[in-house]
Amino acid sequence: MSTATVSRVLNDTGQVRDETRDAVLRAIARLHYTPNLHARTLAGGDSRTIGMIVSNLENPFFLDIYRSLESEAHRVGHEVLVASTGYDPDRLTAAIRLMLGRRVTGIAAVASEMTQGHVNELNRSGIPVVIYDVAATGRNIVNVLVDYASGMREMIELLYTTGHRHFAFVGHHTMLGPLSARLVAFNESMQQYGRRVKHQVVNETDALDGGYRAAHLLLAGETPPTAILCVNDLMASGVLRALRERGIRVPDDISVTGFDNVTLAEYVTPALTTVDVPRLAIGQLVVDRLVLQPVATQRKARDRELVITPRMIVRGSTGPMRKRR
Amino acid sequence: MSTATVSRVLNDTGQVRDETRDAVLRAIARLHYTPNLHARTLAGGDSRTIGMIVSNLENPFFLDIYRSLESEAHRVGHEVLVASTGYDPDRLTAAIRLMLGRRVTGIAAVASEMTQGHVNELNRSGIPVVIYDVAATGRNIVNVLVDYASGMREMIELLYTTGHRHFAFVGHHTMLGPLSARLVAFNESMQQYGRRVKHQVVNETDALDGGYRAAHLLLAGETPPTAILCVNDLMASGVLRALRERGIRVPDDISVTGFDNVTLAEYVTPALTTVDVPRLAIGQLVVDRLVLQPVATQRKARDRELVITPRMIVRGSTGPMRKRR
DNA sequence: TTGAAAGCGCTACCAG
DNA sequence: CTGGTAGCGCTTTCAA
Repeated sequence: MSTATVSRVLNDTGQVRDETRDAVLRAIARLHYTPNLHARTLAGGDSRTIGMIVSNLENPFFLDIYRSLESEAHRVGHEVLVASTGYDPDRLTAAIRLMLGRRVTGIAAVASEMTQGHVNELNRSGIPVVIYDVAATGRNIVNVLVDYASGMREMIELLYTTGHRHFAFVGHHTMLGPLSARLVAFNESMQQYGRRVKHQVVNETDALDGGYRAAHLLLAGETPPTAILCVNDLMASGVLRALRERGIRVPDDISVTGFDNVTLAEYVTPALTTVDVPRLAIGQLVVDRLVLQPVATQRKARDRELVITPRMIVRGSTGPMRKRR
Repeated sequence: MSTATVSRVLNDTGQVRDETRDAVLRAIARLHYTPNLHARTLAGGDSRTIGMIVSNLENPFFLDIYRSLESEAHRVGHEVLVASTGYDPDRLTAAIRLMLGRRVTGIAAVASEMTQGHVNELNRSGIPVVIYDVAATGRNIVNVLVDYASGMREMIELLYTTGHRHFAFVGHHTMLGPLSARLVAFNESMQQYGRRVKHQVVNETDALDGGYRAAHLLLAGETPPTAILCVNDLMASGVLRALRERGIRVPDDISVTGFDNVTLAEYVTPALTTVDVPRLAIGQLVVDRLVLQPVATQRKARDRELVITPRMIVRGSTGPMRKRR
């Protein structure tokens, strides 16, 4: 029996007599044969694998995207390879090289530490790329962006209406500089209210304890805010703990908001007012653009930018201030 | 210039004249050459990759293990490949095949849905395997086990001493049957107190909402427990939310415990009494046994079983019952 | 110190 | 329908 025939039954390509097929299958079972995927990719040229590069899997939002990406990828017969960077640009570079070395079908990048250099490298590679949350240009690159500005505006309006005049934004380190869409959205919203409101910004690690420390920093200031808007639910959850430990009531003394609407947001006390970002849809979008209609097909620049409009969800962590009786 | 020379400079193997090396490096940079890792593995035979198979990355405990595994693997020049199974045995089978097909250096399996069939397949493969939390035997298999019994006993004793007589255990679905070490540990501890205590068991999904539902089930029973021991911190956090929503005070009305001591355990309200399982050490152990001293070296059966003794951490979620005044 | 050449295990194409 | 065979891009002898 020739290797060619075996290949044909394994890949279900070409005609094979039932009898022969059975024989092959039996032999495979008997010998516990496991096809070498490296050889397969090397010969066939297609790894049927999507590479996902992510800053921080600890943030449940990214994990959710991973899971949705994976289930969608499996649906179309692909595997997914993850690499995490811990927000480290060097590790991002390494991750990109690794993915290219593995000859993945496409790359999904969910990493806010992405620089122009990284984008250039992705560009040169020519393979389909979808980048989340970072605007980048390239013939083979599609951007998936969330309209933070609208979500942020909605939450700020809610807070303003309920009497808040002193706001703070809690971000994470990679958002330093005026580059971050989320920070920009916050600042611009604040500008609209002009001198009627005060605002400040604190940056910390993207984790529960980062939020925790950020809150302590804010409380240590001379005039602590009455409303704390956080870049995501994870950090907001950390903020809640800090406030609770200080005996500060939420929302009676201070209101808090998150972003993303991860499961955790419903489980902390009080449940977080947040903005829902549909990660299931994002996973599907990514696979679609990476595998089904690869980016090269996208002729018009407009098709290379997909904007998702999120939806505010009001829960217990926001409300009017109430004096302690 | 021959490919052999290029290979030598890339792998730093054999002697190469500095001048030649430079030329090669320059060419590589200029052409943006990316070595094909599949070809490399196929030719060299070593993927320098550890495969990790995990049931549920949503559980932060497993994520922590992944992260520690990854950082340790990088330290010794290896990559890690993750596959998640969602507790589905078929997906576990697929994950094992995938890893074998990728010719990983070793497999770290953190999947409680592992059956004897899976173990057999791993055994046959002959590659080094470390299995967490499931006792399995094989020439190439090392077990890492946590001494749950001791942790469980300690917590139950704490609760008994503070007056609790009615206990419940919240587990997850894959722990059905008398197979689960954690459940067994609970039951045996209960047996020790004989007829002085009552106990019951509920199984749900391993997630926040699983714990949430489990708590509702317990509360719906005729005689709700006064102490709820959960299989892990994630489910315990879900339990806390359910109790809070029902207006039940923790620990005044009901005490709750977790297991693992993930970060989240400190952030829920009240903070969870739990048992610390050192995942950093586990990651190091795994890499050590998979890469540094591969399992075939372990002559004695004793060396194939590593038991970790965890440590109880008491926080606010446990205490004596207090009447509502 | 370098090059030539034989595979690694597969897929894909061409004959038969 | 099946077999032969030429690569895929690397590593690794073996010679030079």
